[in-house]
Amino acid sequence: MAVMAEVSVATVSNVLGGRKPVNPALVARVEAAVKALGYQADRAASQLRSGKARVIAVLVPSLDNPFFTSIIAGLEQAVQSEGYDIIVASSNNDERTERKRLVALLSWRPAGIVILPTDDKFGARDLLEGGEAPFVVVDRLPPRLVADTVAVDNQQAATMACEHLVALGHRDILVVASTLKLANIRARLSGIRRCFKKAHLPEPELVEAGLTLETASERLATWFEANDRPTGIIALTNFTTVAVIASLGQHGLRIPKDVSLVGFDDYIWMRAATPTITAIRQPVEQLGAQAWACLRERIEDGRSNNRTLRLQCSLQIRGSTARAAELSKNPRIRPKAVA
Amino acid sequence: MAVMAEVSVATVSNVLGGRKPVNPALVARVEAAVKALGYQADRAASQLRSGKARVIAVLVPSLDNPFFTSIIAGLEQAVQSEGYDIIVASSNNDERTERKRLVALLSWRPAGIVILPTDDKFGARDLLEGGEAPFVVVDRLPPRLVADTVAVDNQQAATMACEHLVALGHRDILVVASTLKLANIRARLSGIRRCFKKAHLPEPELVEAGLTLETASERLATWFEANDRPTGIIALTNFTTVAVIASLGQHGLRIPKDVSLVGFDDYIWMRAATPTITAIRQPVEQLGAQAWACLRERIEDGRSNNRTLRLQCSLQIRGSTARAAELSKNPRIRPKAVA
DNA sequence: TTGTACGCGTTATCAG
DNA sequence: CTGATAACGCGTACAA
Repeated sequence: MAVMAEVSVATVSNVLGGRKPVNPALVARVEAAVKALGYQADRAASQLRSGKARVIAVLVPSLDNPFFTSIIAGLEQAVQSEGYDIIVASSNNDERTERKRLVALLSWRPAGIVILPTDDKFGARDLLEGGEAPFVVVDRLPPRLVADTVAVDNQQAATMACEHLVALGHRDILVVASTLKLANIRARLSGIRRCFKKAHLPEPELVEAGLTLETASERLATWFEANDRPTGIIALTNFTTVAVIASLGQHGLRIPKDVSLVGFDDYIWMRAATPTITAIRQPVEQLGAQAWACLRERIEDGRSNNRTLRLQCSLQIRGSTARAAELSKNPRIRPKAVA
Repeated sequence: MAVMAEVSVATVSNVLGGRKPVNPALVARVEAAVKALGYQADRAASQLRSGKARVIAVLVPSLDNPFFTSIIAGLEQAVQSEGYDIIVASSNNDERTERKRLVALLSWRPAGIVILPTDDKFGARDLLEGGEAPFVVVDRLPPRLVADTVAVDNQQAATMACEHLVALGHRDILVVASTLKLANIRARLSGIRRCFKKAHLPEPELVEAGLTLETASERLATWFEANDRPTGIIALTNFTTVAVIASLGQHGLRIPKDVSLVGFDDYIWMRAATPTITAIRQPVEQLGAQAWACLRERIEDGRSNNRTLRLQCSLQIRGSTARAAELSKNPRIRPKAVA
């Protein structure tokens, strides 16, 4: 390369890196050679010498969940424009895998790390806190974690959903959670409790539906058969939203005629479903973009105090929620299961 | 590191790399030091010296489409078990961006590249064909491309969908495509035509719905208002499936009472929707896993002949398709649009 | 079996 | 402004 342009390697480096000014004539020679050879600096060598990595490591609980991959999309979009790349790994919702994958990611000596822990314990914490690289914890935050964090305001989001139902006159509200082991689910529940307290209502009913469609269907069926029908349901995750819709269908309950539903996470199919689904929208792309903003400050501006960012969700009101007064007249009767 | 274990750097390298046998006592010393320091070989340095990268670059048209991210999920799962990592970029469905991102990926000198082109022209082809790294083209294959390729059998998939409807007695079938600019969409259409020919039916009706929900709704509405109602619809992408459901809802057409629907791609919400949606399921994770199998053979076994892999889709029969004979008795009347 | 020395491609330094 | 050279951390050939 250098020989082809008939300049020194140092000059090539200066032209490509743009760190030092170079004589236009030499610049032209170098650029011609670059074009002719399709030359590009080797990032491994560059990183080794400069100690700067221009790569961000991302560890998510799953690559099959569009919530996580949308965060990655926002992140990639953000870092890409500044010459960074992302290296992605999945912990498969498993703590041991999380550690293993994080160790692998760390061996790249990334400029920064974005991690969405599999659970609240955040067992991989020690690997990060000892390390050199700045890191941001996103979405699933352990309680009282001191670090850079980016997440949505889960409590506010759920309060908003609840207030919407209460304003429509609903009093018998069922909350369907995935698992209370996750702090953000607990935060959502507490947002609902707060709303209930404010409206002088008793505790909301709760079903912990688990993490698969099968367990969710089973537990919802059990609950519906043992309890009176609620007039409103709040689903606390995208997954439980689907499970609730399926379960209501199986029990012959119509939305919103028999029961109103507020879902969590906003997907395109919710705008197509019959009825369209009222849902809490999380600013997913923002989550990714802000995670980068956090890292960027540490990498380039050398910030050292912790940043805790909480983004607001919004309520997308659609066809699945209706006034309680307009419910079909058959209240508080247990519906029959339809096989 | 080496000083801490009181051995030479070569011994450390041999212990970690496991390439040469080392005295157990020294192994123990090294391992103790490794543990104490949390030491890991620097991949950049390792790569520079060995010339071997243990990283796969992945370029997809979008990270917001679960079809693509599921492929990534399958790929990550596969490569991870053999010590590889993936670096991911999105071309944002744009040809210029595709080139730019591919150039960036190439500068990592990856051991292999997995690319899902944004379109049939596969403009980035020259960057790959000149290069050193083996590459696999996945899903959106340019016609007559000579390279390692992994994709589904689109024609067979669509034939299967069509045969299902025909077997149910449907004759007036509407095909909703996103855009005929993509070869795999054209292949799906030709699969349907083949089925029609076999059943001695005239050409199927076709709507090219575009790539956004807005254009799709608009074009479907226009079509429904200008044409007689079909008894069956085949949607050729996940996106058009959603658009069709929305549009049918807006026009007051019930599934499957007024019209049967076969969707493309199988998502969890299709099992929850009312009715549940009959759909073509693409083996997404397999696509990713097989892309790795392809690369792996080239990287490790040095295969040189091209491999063209076509995976079979399957038909998930659910509630959105019914016998044509059981349709509501109001055939071939244009339905009124419901604002 | 272990240690020494060199070189991978790049960037930083420093002398010209 | 340009070029020679050292050094980044690791893998490997070769010497001990």
